[in-house]
Amino acid sequence: MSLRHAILGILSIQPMSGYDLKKTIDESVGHFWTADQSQVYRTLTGLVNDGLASRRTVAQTERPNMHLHSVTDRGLSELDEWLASPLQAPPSREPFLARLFFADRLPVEAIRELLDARRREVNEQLAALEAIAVPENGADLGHVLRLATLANGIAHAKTELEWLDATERGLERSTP
Amino acid sequence: MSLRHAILGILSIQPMSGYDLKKTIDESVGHFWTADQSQVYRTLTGLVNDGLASRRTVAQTERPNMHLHSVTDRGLSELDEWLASPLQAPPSREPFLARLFFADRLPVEAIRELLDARRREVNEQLAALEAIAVPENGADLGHVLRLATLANGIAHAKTELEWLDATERGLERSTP
DNA sequence: AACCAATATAAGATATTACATATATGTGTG
DNA sequence: CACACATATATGTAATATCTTATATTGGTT
Repeated sequence: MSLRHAILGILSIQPMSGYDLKKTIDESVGHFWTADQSQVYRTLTGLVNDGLASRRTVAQTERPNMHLHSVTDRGLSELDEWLASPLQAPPSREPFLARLFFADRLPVEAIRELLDARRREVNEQLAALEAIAVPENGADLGHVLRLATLANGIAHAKTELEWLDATERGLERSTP
Repeated sequence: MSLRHAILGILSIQPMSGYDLKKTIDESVGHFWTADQSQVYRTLTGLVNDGLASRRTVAQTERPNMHLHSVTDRGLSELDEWLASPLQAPPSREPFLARLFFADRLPVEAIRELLDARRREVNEQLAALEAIAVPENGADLGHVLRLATLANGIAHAKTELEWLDATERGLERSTP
């Protein structure tokens, strides 16, 4: 149910087309939400149908025309209600840990490779997070909060790397 | 696609009924995978239909009869293939960060409450993880790996709490 | 006997997500 | 002009997940 809200949030900052929305999701909020292109367009259509967003066609000369989406008053209310509603823990689903849990079926070499693959994955994620340029500056509240979500991802990535170090050391000790 | 594999993994350690499987998922692997009861039964049926698991009815006197599920040879092959297949990063979806990202629309008090609610949530998760008794002991490889998945959850919970400390301090500084 | 709780399984309906494919416009390049 | 590529939107389909309800057995409690 939260993709609707994430989209309302983005459109409340900046009205845009579905195409740009997909790009914005990938680039700016990708560390805590992702969405398929088709899902973005379908969700936009749903928001418009429910009166939470409006669209108007904007003629463009150097590109195909687009639908510019904005949040309606009802959409803003919906957004604020969601922001203030009680948190509920999301179901955790971590395929890597699932594998590690059963990985004693694998030869030790393959276990080391699994840990190494995870390390590469996390290093990539960390690099991506640190590469996200935060355009605005200053002590604006929104800016502080958005930086905090980035810092969250970075902190967890670093923790994962430290945990990998410890886990690899533990594996060495228990496999002579 | 991974619930099938997680179930194959659990059944490869210990054949059991759908009912016990659901309990085991909640209690032992809940920190990296969750599943609805109906999903567990449906997935079991699917595994049996695909020849990856088998079921036999076991008559019980002090309880309703049950279907005891075991992994077939084909199921074990499937499990091992999955364990050794390349990792692919799961889409990250974190409703809490999504809210924080847009939370500057809320009054500051509500933002503090959001952070506090998250702290309560994480404290609960941490307590649950630390309460998981790991029955087996010794330097058995499987034991080491399962402890490592627990340690992973604990490390990330602690990181989240530290990040909350820092974020709350930052919020104080930027809201006079 | 009536009732509740735990054990045990399953199906119906809906929501969400993912994967693939289709279509069209405009720019730039060989 | 053919072709590739970025921009722009949309649908079909399948896989997954969630929410709800139904059913039956057994043991214990009032």
